[in-house]
Amino acid sequence: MGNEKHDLMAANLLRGNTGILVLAILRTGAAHGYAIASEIAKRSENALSFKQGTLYPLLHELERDGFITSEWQIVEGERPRRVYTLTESGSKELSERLELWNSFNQAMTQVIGGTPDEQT
Amino acid sequence: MGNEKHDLMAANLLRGNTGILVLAILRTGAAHGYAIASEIAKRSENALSFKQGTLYPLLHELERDGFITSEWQIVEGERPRRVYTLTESGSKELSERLELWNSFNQAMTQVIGGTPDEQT
DNA sequence: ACTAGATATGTCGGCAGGCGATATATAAGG
DNA sequence: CCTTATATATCGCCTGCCGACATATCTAGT
Repeated sequence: MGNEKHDLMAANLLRGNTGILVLAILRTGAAHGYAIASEIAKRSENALSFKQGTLYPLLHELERDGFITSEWQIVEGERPRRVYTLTESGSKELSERLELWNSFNQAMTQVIGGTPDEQT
Repeated sequence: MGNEKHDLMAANLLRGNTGILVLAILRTGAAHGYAIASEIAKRSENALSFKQGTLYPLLHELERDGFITSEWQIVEGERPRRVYTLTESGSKELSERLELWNSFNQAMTQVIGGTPDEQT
């Protein structure tokens, strides 16, 4: 189905939630960028997809802010990978963002589903 | 207090969800712009707030797309109000957006709350 | 050996959408 | 009277995701 409007809106929903997703993945353990994006796609059953133009600048920003640290993983006979690890600060940041997400989610539910007299 | 970062992130979360909120309010019945914004604030316990710069252009856009219709309500001794009503098309659109929101919400939960059972 | 596709990292301009600032006007309350 | 809340409206700014592009290696099929 070539529903472009649908795709555009889904992309807009992602806005503001990219950081929390990456941090949440790294809570499981260290991973490199491409693997993070793959894991997000896998866990969400392809509902959420990270583009390169979103992923890498985001990782750089999160590192700049001290929420994650990176290290080049050089293995002979393999491509170099930049492996990211969640910092203490990042773990705390994740908690805050999870809280913020939950309260936003609750607020949304209260508005869009808050009416008892519905009609179909 | 003075958590500006928090506010900024909350504002970003709203992005892409303004339309669904307005349509959801109008499902209850016709209302004018200012009342719609007030109702959203009330239902969400002030967690979500619409700015004028967001509200009115959005209403015009929704009307342009045929999801709502408007009528000037002129009552003697009262200020003129532009009252908006949800159309059939708007009702259908709302259903679609609710579905989209639910699937996005579910996807988010699967990623950020996913239990780490295995590692690649 | 050659080719294609998945893997892997990165940059940059474009663009859409919410917000701040601003303008205008009336009703209500102190 | 004067401030505040109500009520509608416009416009330029800014932020953040995306498309397109660049580069390079590993794997699999022919």
